[in-house]
Amino acid sequence: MDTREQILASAQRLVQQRGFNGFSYADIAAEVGIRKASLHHHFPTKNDLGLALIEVYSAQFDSELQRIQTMNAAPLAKLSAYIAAYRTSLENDRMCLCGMLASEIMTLDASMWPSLKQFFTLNTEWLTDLLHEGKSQQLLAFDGAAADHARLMQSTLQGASLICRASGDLEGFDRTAALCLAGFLRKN
Amino acid sequence: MDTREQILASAQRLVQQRGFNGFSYADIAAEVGIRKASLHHHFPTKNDLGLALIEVYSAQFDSELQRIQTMNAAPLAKLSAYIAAYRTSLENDRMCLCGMLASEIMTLDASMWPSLKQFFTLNTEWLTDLLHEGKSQQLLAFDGAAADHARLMQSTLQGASLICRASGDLEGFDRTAALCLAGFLRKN
DNA sequence: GTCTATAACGAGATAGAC
DNA sequence: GTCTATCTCGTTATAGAC
Repeated sequence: MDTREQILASAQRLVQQRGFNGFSYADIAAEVGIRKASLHHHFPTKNDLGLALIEVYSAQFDSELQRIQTMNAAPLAKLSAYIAAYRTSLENDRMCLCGMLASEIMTLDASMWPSLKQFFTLNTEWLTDLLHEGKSQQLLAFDGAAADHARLMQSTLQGASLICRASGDLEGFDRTAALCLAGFLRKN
Repeated sequence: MDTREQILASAQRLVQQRGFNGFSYADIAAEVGIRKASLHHHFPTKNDLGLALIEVYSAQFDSELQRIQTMNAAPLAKLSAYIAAYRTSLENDRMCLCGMLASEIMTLDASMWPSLKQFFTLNTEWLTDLLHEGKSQQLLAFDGAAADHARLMQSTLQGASLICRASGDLEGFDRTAALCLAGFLRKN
């Protein structure tokens, strides 16, 4: 892992744990083992770093969505895998990088807004496709538009992450996610 | 409104819009019309201010919950009123103060943690009681524990707020909230 | 690409006059 | 309770040597 990647990995963790306004170049420098000034060679301004973080994180997320999409599994299992991605972050005291940035959006440079918005759009679209597929196969059941349920799922996971951080109740997250999933089971 | 209340009102807005790490005493001083140093007479440290903000906000929220609870309305209408409280914040480019602080929790002094956690506990309990009441009157329908549905509702609203900020899509919030509400209607 | 050194600014906080 | 003045520290960022 070269220096640039080390910087990005360190900064990503810091944003996910503390927020964009909750860390400084000094934190990254200490962790990576170089001087503050050297960071500016890779990312001239903190805003440049922020833009790169969104890009990298979105790519990681896309890759994970791709992996889940191509799993040989039922739609419900794919939804579980999607939920697991959020849970893994929480286990490491992190939350979704874009969820964190969304809370701080009014302090961020406008140049970050489009890619941030795009992250949520892509997530919703991926979920929408999955739900649509599950419904057409009669393996998932829901009333109304798939896109609305996709947004509901995403909102629930982001909010449950937020509340898990404050309450320290990871089991509460699990119960919320499970109930959200259960809504897609056919009632007999 | 005396000076202390003006300071609290200004700081509350700043936290709801920008986060605890996204504003400074200088911002409040400019808005209230006094000097930075004078703020320290009312709140010696920023942490003291943070503690007071959680207390005040929780009291405001409790008062709103009380108001809704004593409304002459069906449980579903009370849930709508609960949702409306979140929506009103969003209309003013704010999100729940405690939701915002929850995202920043790893940067906050531990003295803030208990009252922050308490806010979410109280919300969940209030919702749990309402759902339980609605179910016993057969005006709300759901499977499983009321407490789990209460947490789901709260998570959804917090997360939908987060996503609304990033996407700028208030209608998306409405659709998500409406779908969440619809889950409590009896299927025939 | 990394370093030392430093600039330029803003943060939270304190002392003491009024 | 509010002010001026100041402190100390941390922040992002730059200049220029190696």
